[in-house]
Amino acid sequence: MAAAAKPIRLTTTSHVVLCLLDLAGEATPYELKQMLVNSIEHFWPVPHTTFYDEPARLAKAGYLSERQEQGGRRRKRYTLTDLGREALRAWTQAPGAPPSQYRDEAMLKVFAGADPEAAFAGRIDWHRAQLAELEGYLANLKEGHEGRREDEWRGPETTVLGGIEYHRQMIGIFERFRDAGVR
Amino acid sequence: MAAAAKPIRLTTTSHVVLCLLDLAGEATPYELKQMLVNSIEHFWPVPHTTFYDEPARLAKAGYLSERQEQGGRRRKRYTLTDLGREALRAWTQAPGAPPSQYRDEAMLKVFAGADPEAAFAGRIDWHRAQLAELEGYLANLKEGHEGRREDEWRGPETTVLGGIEYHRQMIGIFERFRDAGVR
DNA sequence: CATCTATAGTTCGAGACGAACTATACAGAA
DNA sequence: TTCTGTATAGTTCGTCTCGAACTATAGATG
Repeated sequence: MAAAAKPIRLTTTSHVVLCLLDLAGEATPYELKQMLVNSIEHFWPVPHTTFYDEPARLAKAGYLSERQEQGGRRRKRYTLTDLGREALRAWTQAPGAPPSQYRDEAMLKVFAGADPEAAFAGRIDWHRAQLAELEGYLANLKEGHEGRREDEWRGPETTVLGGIEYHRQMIGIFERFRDAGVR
Repeated sequence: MAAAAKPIRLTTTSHVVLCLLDLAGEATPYELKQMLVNSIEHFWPVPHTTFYDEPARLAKAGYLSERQEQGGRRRKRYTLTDLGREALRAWTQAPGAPPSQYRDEAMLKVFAGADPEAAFAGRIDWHRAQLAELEGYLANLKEGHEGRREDEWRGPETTVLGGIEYHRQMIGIFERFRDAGVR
């Protein structure tokens, strides 16, 4: 029914919104942001303002339906339309994905001649904190297993396991680097 | 002398340009892009069009001086001004840096329920190719050591070593994942 | 009912990104 | 010479992304 106004390009950000809404059923921008923390944020950072812009954009193009709460904050609640569900399915099932990106300003500083110790200060602690967060989230997920269909938790769990592995390896890299001293 | 017109915010992109020009002495946008390939691109991707926009922006603010070739393509050649050199130095010497970011659309797909084998198809090969490229670049760098001041190659070399380590670990992660089969 | 803090939402402008296109240079074939 | 192909070099433009700064509502505390 939702008349697709003008066609838009679906970006990765779009798919983040679509897949969060698929999990949540219905959600406000604020709730979407909460869902991101401790989960996908580790692999795809999204600033919170995006969750106010992007759903509106998707709704206008017919991928979401939007309804506004009547009292209080009059928040907007979004759900997937059939078009949105279909777009998500198509994206999910298409094999492959663009190569991953690793962005590190500290690397840049070292490239420019900075002292690595200084540039990477705090990194090990940071990765450890991320790791701890993900491990907590994993425990949470496991508790929620009973009474859920596997396809509801398998994806998030694999992702979190991947993240844990990633941070472990990064910690290893920086520890070895530190122990090697200034080369 | 270069009258600093209106002050601009220096972004990471700005610092990429500044540090490349510091290495090159003088360069055209095209040359800057060439320098990026096989080196910083691994830690900070920058689309080539940026090297036409950003130097112009920096020049307008007094960080670079700009002169245009007379014949042929009338390319613009940029060099650091004292202001630019100072900005680079300040950034390089400031300790710390924002946390690194890892972005991976395949992870997102898995989160959304995709088959990991399909989503990560080709990843190991891709990391191996990156690794090979960096190893080649490292060999290049080593050849260039003689007759150069250490501070000209130490930064790039450390960076490349870091990149090599990074890709090795990522290959390890994906190999272990593959060998574990579908969990 | 005043105030504090957490939660929720918005605005805006600058910057990043990439598709698509144009232009120049140069080498070898016709 | 002119033509053609290909590599090199540069540009335009619109959309998307980002984050700082701000406003508003809700519920708790005194």
